[in-house]
Amino acid sequence: MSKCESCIIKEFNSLKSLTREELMRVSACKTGKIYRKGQVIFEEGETINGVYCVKDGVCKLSKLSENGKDQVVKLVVKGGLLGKRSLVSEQKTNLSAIALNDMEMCFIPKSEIMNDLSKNPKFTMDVLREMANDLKDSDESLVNMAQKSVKRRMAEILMYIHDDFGTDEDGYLSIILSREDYASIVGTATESAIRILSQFKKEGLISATGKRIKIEDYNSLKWME
Amino acid sequence: MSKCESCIIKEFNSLKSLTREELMRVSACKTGKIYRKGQVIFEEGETINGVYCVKDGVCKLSKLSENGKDQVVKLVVKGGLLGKRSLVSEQKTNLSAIALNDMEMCFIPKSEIMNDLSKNPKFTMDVLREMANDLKDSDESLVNMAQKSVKRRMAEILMYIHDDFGTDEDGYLSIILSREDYASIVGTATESAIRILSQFKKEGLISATGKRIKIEDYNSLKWME
DNA sequence: TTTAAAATATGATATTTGTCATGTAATTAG
DNA sequence: CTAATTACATGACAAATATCATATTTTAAA
Repeated sequence: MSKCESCIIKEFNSLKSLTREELMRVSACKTGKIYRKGQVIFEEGETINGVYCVKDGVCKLSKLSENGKDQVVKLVVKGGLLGKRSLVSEQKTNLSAIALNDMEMCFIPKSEIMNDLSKNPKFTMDVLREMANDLKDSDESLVNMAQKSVKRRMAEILMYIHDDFGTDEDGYLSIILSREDYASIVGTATESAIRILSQFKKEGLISATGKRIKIEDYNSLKWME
Repeated sequence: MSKCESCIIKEFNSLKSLTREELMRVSACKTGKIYRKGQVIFEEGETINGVYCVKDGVCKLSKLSENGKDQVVKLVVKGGLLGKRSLVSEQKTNLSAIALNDMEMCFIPKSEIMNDLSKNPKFTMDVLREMANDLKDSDESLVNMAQKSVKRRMAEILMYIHDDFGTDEDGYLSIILSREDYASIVGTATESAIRILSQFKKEGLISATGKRIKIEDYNSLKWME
């Protein structure tokens, strides 16, 4: 397994604020893991004693609602860290993480990080900053969820995936999700999600072959009432 | 103005992790402020260079949605800190804070706190912990908003206020909100909020005299489908 | 490859929620 | 104290969304 200090992933997350020495120590104790599509990385209620660093692939962070439906709270891609909250809290995790495609990850035990968290202010500030940002995003999502229609939310998630995670060479969204996944991101019934995507297709806003979706008319999506 | 070190408020927030010396320095530079009911403490888009410490009263943190409606994201009472995010980010605040009744607050400039944030790991960890907790709460709210009916959400906010902020000697919720506030917490139209509260009243789940609301049948609220 | 299972699609219908209209009660300004 | 404004209430209706039923297509397992 490659060393953390040479891993480009660290450019994307808080680990970039660790010194060379710290990174080497972290590297020595990290565990590489492969997850297959659909596999559970951790589940709501588990105690996760460390952080997962995503080297490749995408996963969803979701939470089971009392009505039995999953709600996706966040998508995490290369460079993201899972389980930050476990660093500062003894509580069990409130979210489940499930791989959306094949993933490569590193697991870094909490004990290793804690040392740096108490001694390297730059690193701590960075973790703090990331968490503050997550919080801002979460507030934003809350407002969207509360105030916008399902159609609008669907349009926005499509644009979000397009903008933040990019497209493949043919212009298709590089993150592939099932209609059920879309439903549980947008917070609606699967049938409704299907219906809305069909409608977008009819209106020429998107095109789709199976699960692969391409945005054809970004502006109309953006300005749709 | 009293000194921070003798202020009981510090027991409730991150400031408790500051040393006696640090608290004295903070105390020396803080500014006491009084806000009247309805007054704006800060507004979305402003740069707030510090944190507000709530000594008395209640305020709402809200965000304006694109549809022109406000969405309340959090209620903050005695012991809460506003503007934590400003400590770690240069960005403008994403939320507005408005007093729900007369409030007493202390403002502590960012410059003072920053010193402690970089030198006192215990304090930093505490801020981190608080932010992690906010994040957890926010995720929770997101799921509720996405998956539960307006009626259910209303029942839950009533129970939340009851459990977390308490009642007065007559059993009425100690936080007094307008129906419009309830609507913008629950994320619905004002008329819908009014209608649901009326319905709860008819069903004997709550009683209300004007804005004062008392929970009469907690269990039915809790188990309501 | 064949077949069973899962995902997608769509109609019909019920339920929830929003909007507009209008009236009454409660607050607040003068 | 009174007038005027704002908050609350409720009906009627429209729009959005969920649910149930049932094909059809796609995917995965044997």
